[in-house]
Amino acid sequence: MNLKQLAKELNLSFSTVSKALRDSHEISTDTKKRVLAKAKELNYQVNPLASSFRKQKSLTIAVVIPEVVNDFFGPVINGIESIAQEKGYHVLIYLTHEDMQKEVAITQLLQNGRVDGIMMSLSEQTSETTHLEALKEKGIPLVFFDRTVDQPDAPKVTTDDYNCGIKATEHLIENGCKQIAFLSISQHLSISNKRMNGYLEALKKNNIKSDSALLVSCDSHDAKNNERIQELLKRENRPDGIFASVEKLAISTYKICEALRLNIPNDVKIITFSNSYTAPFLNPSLTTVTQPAYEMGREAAAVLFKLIEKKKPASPMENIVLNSVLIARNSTKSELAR
Amino acid sequence: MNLKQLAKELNLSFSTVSKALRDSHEISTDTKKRVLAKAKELNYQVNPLASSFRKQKSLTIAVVIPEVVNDFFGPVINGIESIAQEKGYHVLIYLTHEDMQKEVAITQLLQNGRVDGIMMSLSEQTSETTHLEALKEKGIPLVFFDRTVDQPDAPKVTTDDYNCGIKATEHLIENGCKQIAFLSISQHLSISNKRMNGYLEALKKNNIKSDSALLVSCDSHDAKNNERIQELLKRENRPDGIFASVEKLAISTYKICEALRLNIPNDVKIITFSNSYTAPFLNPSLTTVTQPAYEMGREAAAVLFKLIEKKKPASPMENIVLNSVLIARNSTKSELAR
DNA sequence: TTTATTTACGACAACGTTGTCGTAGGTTTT
DNA sequence: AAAACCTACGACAACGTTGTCGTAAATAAA
Repeated sequence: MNLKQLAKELNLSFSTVSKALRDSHEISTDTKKRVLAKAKELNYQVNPLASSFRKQKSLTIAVVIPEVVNDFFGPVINGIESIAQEKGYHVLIYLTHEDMQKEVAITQLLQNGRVDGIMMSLSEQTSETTHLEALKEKGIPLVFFDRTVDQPDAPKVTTDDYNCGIKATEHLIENGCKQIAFLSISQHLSISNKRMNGYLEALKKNNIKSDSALLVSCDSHDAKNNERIQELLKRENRPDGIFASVEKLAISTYKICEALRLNIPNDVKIITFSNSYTAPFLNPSLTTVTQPAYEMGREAAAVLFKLIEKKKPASPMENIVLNSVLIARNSTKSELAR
Repeated sequence: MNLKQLAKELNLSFSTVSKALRDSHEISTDTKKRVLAKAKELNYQVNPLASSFRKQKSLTIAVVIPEVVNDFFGPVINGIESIAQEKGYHVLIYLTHEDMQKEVAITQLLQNGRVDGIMMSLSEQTSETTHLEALKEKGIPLVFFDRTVDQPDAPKVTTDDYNCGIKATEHLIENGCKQIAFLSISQHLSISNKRMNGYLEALKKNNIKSDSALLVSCDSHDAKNNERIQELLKRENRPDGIFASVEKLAISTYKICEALRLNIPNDVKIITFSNSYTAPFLNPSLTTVTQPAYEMGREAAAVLFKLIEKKKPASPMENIVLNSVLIARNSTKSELAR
């Protein structure tokens, strides 16, 4: 069932039918009603492939993220999807698996009108940005969220990672930690660096000498990370506080503490960025900095649709910063009886 | 940059160029090389919208699921995406939010060639299946996974829910439970019913009278669920074992036990279906039946692509059943000192 | 009444690609 | 040497829709 057949049924030209369906002012209300009724009767729906092709608009956006097995990106997708559904858009998901090569390959795929806009959160490995610049040059609406990058000047939606880095570190200090380690997740990643800078700033403010031996560089290699954390906790003068930049590192630390028979929080206190809803039920319950993931998805999608619809030349690049919240739980408690 | 322009640069007709790019046998190897080289030089890529339209193939599949904020659907998507990426396909995500009306609306959207195939896991509410039959009739390749339904005879990928229902219940019995409650998540949902039937069968096998008062019907209404569970645990003869059909009900139960000062596992033991990687770190660690979510995604995607590629008339409807595994932890331990 | 304007519709050309068909020139077969 | 057959390419018509333009008939302005 296509336009031509529908037009034949109605004894109208197919261009008239097309216009009637799109509520053109050129068509009388009577005819519109007739067409609409017949279209419903025969269950006519426009061929989206033909329509997209003709208009060179796919009504589709792409979401490029490192992982979906994650309590953060889940709600983000949720937020994005809710806005997209309102707007009548479709959502493509691409996973980079923290692999920059995949990220490059994906951006390559998205350069030819398959999508009307792209939302990205970068992989841990992403050090170069030429593939992102390429997207920018092609004029494809692009929004970064959470894991951003400076170079392609595109709108960004992030959380107050630097301030939360300070808050998290000071929370450990307030609870008696003297030697605080920071577990970073990437050299390149904005969030990791901002959180670390907050950590360093908090140390300075509180007159604590920062010690590079307490900066543990982790990455997407879980086994390697475990070794690094284990090495850290086996040291003679092991840290009494750990600030994990992402949740998986905190969970690894839990595992290792269990193995090493270290008590949390008495031997070592732990705080992490996390969106896990099970954090309150962990043993011990985990102190977290929790990001407004769902809202982030919604905000980022809203910004993207502004770009898509208004075709704004992206002059005053929006840079939305949402606030995360620190939720203190037992993993950082100072006076917990053993 | 399109075919015509590329052809002009090469002094060839655009149909020759098109054929050369698709490695047609009609074109000499010399010409192919020239064309390929020039295409790379000028960074030509086929317009996917035009190509899809012409071939009436979108190279896209849809994944329709209830939620993504969930430790199960995350890895499933991961598995699906890994296969799709191999095949050069794109993955659209649609969330029903456990709402049948949304599910119907989404299936409506997918009837017109926007996607080459669909993978679905039904919403809790889905009682009717006319919208699914419609997809079947349109001849769109369709695969159900996890939350399936009998009526549209389509391939299904599930786990051994019935057997695991038995195993989980017997695990509680073995650990001393006499009064076991079952928290179902939907009247309609295959997984909920299969798990419940396993539960009932296990009771029968062990000569325990089943009691409808111990069958708690939950749904997507979290607050209501909490009331129901609270009511259950406040009873005079409250159950000493709880079998939650999905993880979120187990977490609710944890919360309520905390509020009611009930000790898990001494006062009440808990087992649940769950894919949360934090289960071992909960307080107490949570005994789970864990589904092979990633493999399920891969299997389901593989079946879908068989349908798409072979255009098999779906005669011997595949019905793949994967095995889940019961991991005993402290939430069901019988001899845990208080 | 004549001329300008609006209303409501139809004809038609794109959009970029793919696949069918036609064919000139060369190669093999009889 | 004529007939049959490849080889390698070009011409062209789709695919279904959208938007521009043209134009009768109806209405309004002169």
